[in-house]
Amino acid sequence: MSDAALWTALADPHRRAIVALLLERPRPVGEIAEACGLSQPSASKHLKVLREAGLVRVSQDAQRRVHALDPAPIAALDAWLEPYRRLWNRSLDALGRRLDETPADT
Amino acid sequence: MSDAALWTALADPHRRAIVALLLERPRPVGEIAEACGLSQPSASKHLKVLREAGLVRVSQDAQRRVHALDPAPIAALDAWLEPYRRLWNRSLDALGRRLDETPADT
DNA sequence: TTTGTGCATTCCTTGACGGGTATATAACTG
DNA sequence: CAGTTATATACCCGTCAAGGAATGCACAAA
Repeated sequence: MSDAALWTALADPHRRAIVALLLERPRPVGEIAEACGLSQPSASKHLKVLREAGLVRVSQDAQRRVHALDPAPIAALDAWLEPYRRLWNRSLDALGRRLDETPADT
Repeated sequence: MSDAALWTALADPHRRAIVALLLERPRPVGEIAEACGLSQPSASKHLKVLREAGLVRVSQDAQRRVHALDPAPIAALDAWLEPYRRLWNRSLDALGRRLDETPADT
């Protein structure tokens, strides 16, 4: 669940697809594999990475392992993003001021 | 500046360090290399990745290439994060309700 | 024009990652 | 128990990314 694991987990497009899929609702491995066009082993491995990053939680239902999104690590990303968001907002403000102060000549 | 390039760029710890460094102020390559404990070529290559992801802009100052953070792509990350943040907030709300409705027995 | 500085690029090697196949494990079914 | 379903793991292989050393290139100073 280290910060690095989180970034690594989300760096892969397939894993982001899985995460997006789980945003809808929890799903068993097979369903995830099919929906993402992955082989079952591949899906299992990606889910393992997501699990180790804390992004996903498993609950067992008979033979199925239902994976659900755990939103907690998202907060970490959000926190990381915070200082940059500040910068971004400052940029927008500056742009806004420039637009305000410029006579409308077009 | 594709979404994938952005994730790939930020997936590397060294590159996140560079980005954090540039949050302070723009810097020439050599300074970045030293601050991050990177060789000059390595720093150049990482900066190239960041540039191609749109995270960094260069301005030339004599022989120096001063790199500055461009916060625009951050907005893309923020947008990506949005639906998960919703989920996260719902979780907090649910927790809050549970705490409210539970008699304080501790 | 020669010399020096700052940076980019190339080549090479190595290690990590992802995909596929085959196999192991666990749980249900009869 | 044997057989089937759902998933995990092991192994192999191809690819790709990162680091280091050496080199190329642009600009500046003398």
